[in-house]
Amino acid sequence: MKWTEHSNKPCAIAKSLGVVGDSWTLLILRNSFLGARRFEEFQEQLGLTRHLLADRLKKLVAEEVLKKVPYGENAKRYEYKLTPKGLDLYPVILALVNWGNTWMIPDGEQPLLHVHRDCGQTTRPVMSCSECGDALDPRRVSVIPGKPLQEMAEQMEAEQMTSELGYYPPKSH
Amino acid sequence: MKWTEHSNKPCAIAKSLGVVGDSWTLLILRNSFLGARRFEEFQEQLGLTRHLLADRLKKLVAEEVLKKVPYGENAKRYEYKLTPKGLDLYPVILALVNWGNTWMIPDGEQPLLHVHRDCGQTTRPVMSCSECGDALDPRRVSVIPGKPLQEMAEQMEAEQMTSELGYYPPKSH
DNA sequence: GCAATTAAGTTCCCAAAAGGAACTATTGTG
DNA sequence: CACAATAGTTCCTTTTGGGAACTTAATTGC
Repeated sequence: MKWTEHSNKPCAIAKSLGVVGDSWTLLILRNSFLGARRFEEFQEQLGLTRHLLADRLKKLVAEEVLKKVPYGENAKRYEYKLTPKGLDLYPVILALVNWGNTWMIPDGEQPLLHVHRDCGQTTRPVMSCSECGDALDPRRVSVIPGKPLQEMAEQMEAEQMTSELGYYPPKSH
Repeated sequence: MKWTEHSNKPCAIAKSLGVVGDSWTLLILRNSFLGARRFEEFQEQLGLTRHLLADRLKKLVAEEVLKKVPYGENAKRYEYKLTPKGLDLYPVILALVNWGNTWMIPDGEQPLLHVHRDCGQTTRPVMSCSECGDALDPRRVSVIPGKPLQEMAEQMEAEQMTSELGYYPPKSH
């Protein structure tokens, strides 16, 4: 089975990976968040081949993560800008930065730091609970089936459910 | 240039992607968080080829994201369990789930929901500031060079820095 | 205690995607 | 009007992915 087929299943992660589950795509988005806009700009900064870049940009535009905005006078030239859907990928980028800073780079050697202009502090992005605001520990989070899985479960054997939906009863770590 | 070469640069995202910048790897981790442990279990749940699975598991073990724990009596059989480094990838998974739930799935159709057992509520994971606790809006976060980049900047032209380090002066969106 | 089954990989082979480099087609500039 | 810059395409080779069968060791069933 190809990994792309997973994005047809009712799984939010798999669907996300269908859009951003590729390293070049995430590096393109990183540079978008750092201000890159133009084809040549991405190509020089990332060093990927032009036809891969064209392919990835086309897919990101098709998924409405980036939009092509014309620039110059009567232009056939475009800038690639983040849409609201694209801007909303910021937590994914931050989660990757933070994990890399924590586990892949010796302390104090972090190449980039984040300043939260609302509070003025150097910040580490933390994943927290929308309801109580506390940081989320995986051991304190339960995963439960939502409406569609509950409905499908009524008409389906557990085994069949597992193979077709990719839903598995949770265990502790 | 191959995308893997980016992980040699002083960029936390690039280094993270060197470990988890692959869809199968992230799907393996998703299932780890849902409780999968064994080779056959991953293979059946994900449907990827056995030699790709073996390759990805080996890499994750080498990176200390998973550890092989023997099971059974005098065993040559192992379970793949998340290490602390692996458990700390939970925010990455949550960020992907949340983005997928928000943008790729119609409202109310979310297949899996998260319950925060500390507060008892169904939660949406939010990326927030470690200092003030508010949710992080990309437009309100500045990226500044950390110590190593500052030091290198003193000995380097801006242009050279861009090409060698992948650091670019920030722009607004 | 031996045969069948399960678990965890390997190996082989073909198809698909990535990577390098050169080419094209517009637009803008001196 | 020549020249450079921008945004792609095209062509070709290498690498990786995907399907299926094979291997080896451990467990279970009789």
